[in-house]
Amino acid sequence: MLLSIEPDGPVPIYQQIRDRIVEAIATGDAPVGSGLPATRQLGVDLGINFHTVNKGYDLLRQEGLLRIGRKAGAVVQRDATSGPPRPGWEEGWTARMRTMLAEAIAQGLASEEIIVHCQDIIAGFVPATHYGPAVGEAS
Amino acid sequence: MLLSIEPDGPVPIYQQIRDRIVEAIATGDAPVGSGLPATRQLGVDLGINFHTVNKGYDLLRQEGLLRIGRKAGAVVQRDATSGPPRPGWEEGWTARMRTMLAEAIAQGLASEEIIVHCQDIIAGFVPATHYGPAVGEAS
DNA sequence: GGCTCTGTTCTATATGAGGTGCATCATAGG
DNA sequence: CCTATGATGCACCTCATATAGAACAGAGCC
Repeated sequence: MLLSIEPDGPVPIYQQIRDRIVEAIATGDAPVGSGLPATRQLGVDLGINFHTVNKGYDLLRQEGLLRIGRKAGAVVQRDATSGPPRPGWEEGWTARMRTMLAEAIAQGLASEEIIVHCQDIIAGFVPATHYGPAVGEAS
Repeated sequence: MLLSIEPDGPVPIYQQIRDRIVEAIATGDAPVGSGLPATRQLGVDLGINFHTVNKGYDLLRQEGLLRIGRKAGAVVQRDATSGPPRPGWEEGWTARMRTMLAEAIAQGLASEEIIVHCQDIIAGFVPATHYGPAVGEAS
C-alpha cells in the first residue's frame, strides 16, 4: 500500500487519501480483508497529522468501503467482487458523473471519444480478471 | 436560462452555478454566442450576492467556455461544436474521471454497467444532432 | 455631454472548512 | 501491567466561502 499525496494541491489531503484508496480498491491492490496502515503510521509516512488520515478513513467508512476496529485498524470491507452497490449511492454518483461528462462535451470531446476514454481507464483498473476468463488465462 | 441552486448543500454555490452552466452548454441550451444573465440580475433571481455569481462566471472564463465583456456581459464562447479541447485540459479531467470510475468499481458496479450509464447520460445531453446532418436539417 | 447598464476592483466582515498539535480515554492483545 | 491502536475533545491557525458596500471603467444610448 504505497500512497503518494500532493500536500500543496487544490484538493484536500484527506480527500486525496480517500481517492487513492478508492482507486487501490478498484485496481485490486486493496482487496476485501486487507488491512490499511494505522492512522498514526500513515501520518508519519506521509508527513501529515494522523487526524487528517483519520478523516480520510472515516469518509471511506461512511461510504461502506472500510470497516474500522479498535485493534484490527482499517480493513477493506467492499470491492468489485462484493455485489451490487448500496441503495441510494447511485443517485449522487450519477449527478456528479453528469457534470463530468457535460464538461467533456462542452470542451469539444466527441461522445465516442469520451466512452473510449472511460473504457480505457476502466481497462487500466481491472485486468479483465473479474468478469470471466481473460486473455491468456485458462478458461 | 433557468438555473436552480441548492443554497444549503455541501457543494459551494459558485460551483453549482458553474456546473449548471456547463451542463446547459452540453445540452445545447446555451449555444455559442448566447448571452448569460447579468451577474447582478442573476444574483437577484437566485437570492444570492452578485459576487458569488461573478465567481462562477469567472471559473467558466478560465476554462475557456465563456467570454466576458463590459457591455455584452457573459457570452458562451465554446460548446460541443467548437472543435477539439484546449491542450492541457484533458490531463486533469482524466485524473478526476479516474477517481469517479474507481469509486463505481469499488462500489460494485460492473464495467459494462458503468459504460452504459455514461452512454445514457450523454444521450440525454446530445440528441444526436451534433455529428452530421440532423433530423430536419439541410445537409 | 450626460445617463445607464455592465463588469471590475477594493475593502471589510462573518462563518465554516482544512490542517495541525496536544492531551486523554477506551479497547484489544501480549 | 504494558503497549499499540482508534476515538474523542480542545485549542489554534490559515484559508475558502459568502455577503456587503463602495467606487471605478468601458460601452451603448439619448
